[in-house]
Amino acid sequence: MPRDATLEDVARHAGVSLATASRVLNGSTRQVGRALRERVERAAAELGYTTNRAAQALARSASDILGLVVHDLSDPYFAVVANAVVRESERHGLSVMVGTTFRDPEAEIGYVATLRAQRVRAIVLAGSRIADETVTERLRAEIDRFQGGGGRAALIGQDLLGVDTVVPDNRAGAYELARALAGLGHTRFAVLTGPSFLLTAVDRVEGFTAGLAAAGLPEPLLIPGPFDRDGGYLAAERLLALRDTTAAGVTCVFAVNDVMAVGALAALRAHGVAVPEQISVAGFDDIPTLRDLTPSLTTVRLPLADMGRRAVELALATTGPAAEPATAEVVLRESTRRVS
Amino acid sequence: MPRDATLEDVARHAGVSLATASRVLNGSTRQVGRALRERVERAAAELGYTTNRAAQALARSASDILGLVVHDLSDPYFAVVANAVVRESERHGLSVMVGTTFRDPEAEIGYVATLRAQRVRAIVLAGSRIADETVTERLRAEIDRFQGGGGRAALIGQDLLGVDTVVPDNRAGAYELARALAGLGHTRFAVLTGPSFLLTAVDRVEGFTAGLAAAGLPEPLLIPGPFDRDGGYLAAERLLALRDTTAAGVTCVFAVNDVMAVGALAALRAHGVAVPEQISVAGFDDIPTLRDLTPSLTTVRLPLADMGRRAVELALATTGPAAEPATAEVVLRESTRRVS
DNA sequence: TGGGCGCCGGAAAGCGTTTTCCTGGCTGAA
DNA sequence: TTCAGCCAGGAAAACGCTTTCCGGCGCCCA
Repeated sequence: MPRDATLEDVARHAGVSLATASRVLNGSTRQVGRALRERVERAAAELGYTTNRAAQALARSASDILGLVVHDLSDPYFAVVANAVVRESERHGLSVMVGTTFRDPEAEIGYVATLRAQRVRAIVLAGSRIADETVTERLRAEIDRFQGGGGRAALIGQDLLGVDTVVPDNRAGAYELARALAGLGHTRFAVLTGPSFLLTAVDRVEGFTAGLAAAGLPEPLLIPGPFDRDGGYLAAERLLALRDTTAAGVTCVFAVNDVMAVGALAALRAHGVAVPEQISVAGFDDIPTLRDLTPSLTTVRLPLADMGRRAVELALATTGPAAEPATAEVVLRESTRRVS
Repeated sequence: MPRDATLEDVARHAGVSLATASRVLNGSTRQVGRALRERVERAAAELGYTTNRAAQALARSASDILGLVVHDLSDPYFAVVANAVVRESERHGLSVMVGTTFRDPEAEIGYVATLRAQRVRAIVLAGSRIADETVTERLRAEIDRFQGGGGRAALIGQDLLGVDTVVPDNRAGAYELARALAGLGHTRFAVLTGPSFLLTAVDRVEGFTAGLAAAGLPEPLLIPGPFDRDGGYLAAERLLALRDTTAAGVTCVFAVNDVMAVGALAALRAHGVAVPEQISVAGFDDIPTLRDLTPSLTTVRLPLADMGRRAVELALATTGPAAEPATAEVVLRESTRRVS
C-alpha cells in the first residue's frame, strides 16, 4: 500500500523547498510568490496530499483537539451537552475526543491524564463533582498539571476551585420549583435525592428544602438512591412502601433529575398510581425526551446546549471570564396539578 | 509556565540514554536491566513525565485514535451506538474522536478527510447511506484513500461496496413487523416513510410492503417526510388530514424509525386521537427511551449497542470478516392492539 | 582458552511538520 | 550610483518520540 504523500513529496514534485511548500499549504505569516504557490498547489492536488496533523501538532506544539469527558453518552443530559460541545468545537476548527467515565471518578482522572498525554488544546469536563476530598484533590491536581503544561480546562457542573466552570443554578432552580409547587397547594413533599456524595444532587435537595421553608412548609421526606433512571424507579417504589407511614399525606414528589423522574413515573404507573391525579411529580434538567412523555413532566429547565457551548468558549478563551451561573427556569407541565 | 517534561529530560535525569528511557517507559520488545529500569522509573515519577502521544504517533506512524462519525449525538439512536463505540474502543486502549454531520453528506466526507489527516487508526461511520451516486462515490473515494494509507474503516447501516459493514436487517425486520401487525387483524396501513433518498428508510418501507403482500394485504399508504421526530409529527398530521379520503380505513401506522414514531404519537395525542384505541402505531430501532412512553411503543428491536461494538471490532480486525446482518426482532407493546 | 552467541546500552537516523536564519535580488531614497 | 531595507526562497534545526544498528561484555561449549 502506497503510503500517504508527504510534504516533502509535494515539495520535490513541485521543485521547491520544504519550507515553501509548508508555507503554501499549511498557512504562514509569510508570502509566497504567485508562480510557486500555484506550482505547489497543483503538486499537492496531483499527489492527493493531506497534512499529517500529528506531525503538525508536534512541530507547532499545539494540537487542534478538544477533549470532552462525560459520564454516559447515552444519558440524554450528556448527549445534549456533548452534542453542543462537538458542534461548538467544530465551529472553532477543533476536533473532539470523548471519554466516558460511567460515573467512576478514577476513570475521570485517568481520562484527563490521557488527554494531557495527547496534548489536547483544551478539556471540557461535564458531570457533577463528588463530595470526596481526596478524589477531588487528585482530579484537581491532574487538571493543574494539564493547565501547567499550557492546556486549558473548563467544567460543567460543580465548581472546582481554580478551574473555569459553567455552573447551573441548582439551588435557585430547586428553590423556585419548591415555591411554585407550594403555590399549587401542595404541603407534604418527598424528594428522591440521589446519592448524598453527588454535590449537584445535594445542592438541589438543599435548594428545594429552603424553598419549602420559605413557603412555610415542613421539611420533605428524603429518599436516597442512585442518580439514574432505575434509581428513580426504585426510590419511587420505596416511597410507595411508606405510603401508610412516614410518607402519609405526600402529594408531590421531586426527583433531583429528569431521568430519575422518568423512572419514578414508570414505577408509579406500574403500581397503578395515577400522575398527577394521585400524586404530582417533578424533575430537573429538562432533557428533550420529556416533552413526549404522558403526562409531560414538570421540571426545571437548564439551558443544556448553551452550557456546552459556553464551556467550550470558556475553555478556549485566553482570558478567564468569571462564570455567571446558567439560569434555571421552572417549567410546569402536566405531571403536577393544583390541589385544594 | 514550565513546559512538560520530555523523555530526554527523564533520560538525562536518570543518567541513561534516550533509547533506554524509551524502552522502559513506553514499552518495547527489548529488555532493560533492573537497575537502569528503576532509575528511569524514578526519574519519570519525579519529573511527572507523560508520554507525548502526538510525538509517539509520529514516530511509530500509528496513532491510537479511532474516529467516529455520527449524524447527531443527541438522537438516542446515535447516542446508544456512540456510547458502545466509545466503550469498546476504550477496551482496546483507543481514544475516540467524534464528528457530527447533522445528516449532511458533505460534512460526512469532510469529516473522513479530517480523520485521515489525523492518521487515526480506524474510522467507524454510523448512519444511513444516501441514494445519490455521486455523493456516495465521493465518500467511497475518501474512504478508499484512507484505507489506501493503511487505515481501516467500518460502517454501521447501509452497505458500501468494499467497506466492512454492520448491516441491520432492515428488510427482514420490517417484513416480520408487517406480518405481526397483519396477525393482529389490521388490513389497512399507512407508512411514514421518511425521505426517499435514505436507503435505510427505503429498505424498511420495502420490507414492510413485502410483508403485507405476503399476508395478502394491499399496499400501504405512503407518507414521506423528514427522518426525525418533527418529521414524524408532521407526517402524522398529514395522515390525519387524509382520514376521510385516501387514508380512510387505516387502523395502523408504521413509522420507519422510533423517533418519528414518537413524533407521530405526539401529533396523534395533540389531535385527540387515541393510541391504540383509534389507531395503532409502530416504530423501528427500539431506542431506550421507548419503554417509558405511554403507550409503550411497538417496534423492531435492533441490537444498537452490539452493533456499535461489532463495528469497532470490524474496524480493528486485521482480517476482514464477512458481515452477517444484525438481526432485528419484532417487539409488540401497547401502542398496537388487536382489531376484530 | 577461544570463538560464537545472546543481551544490554547507547548513538543516531528517522517520522512529517514548522520556523528560524541566511542569502541574494530588488526597490527606493539619498 | 550606492546603500539601507525589504522580501521571497531555501537550508537546516527543532518538535518528542521510536527503532535500527553497532559495540562490548559475559556465557556456554568445545
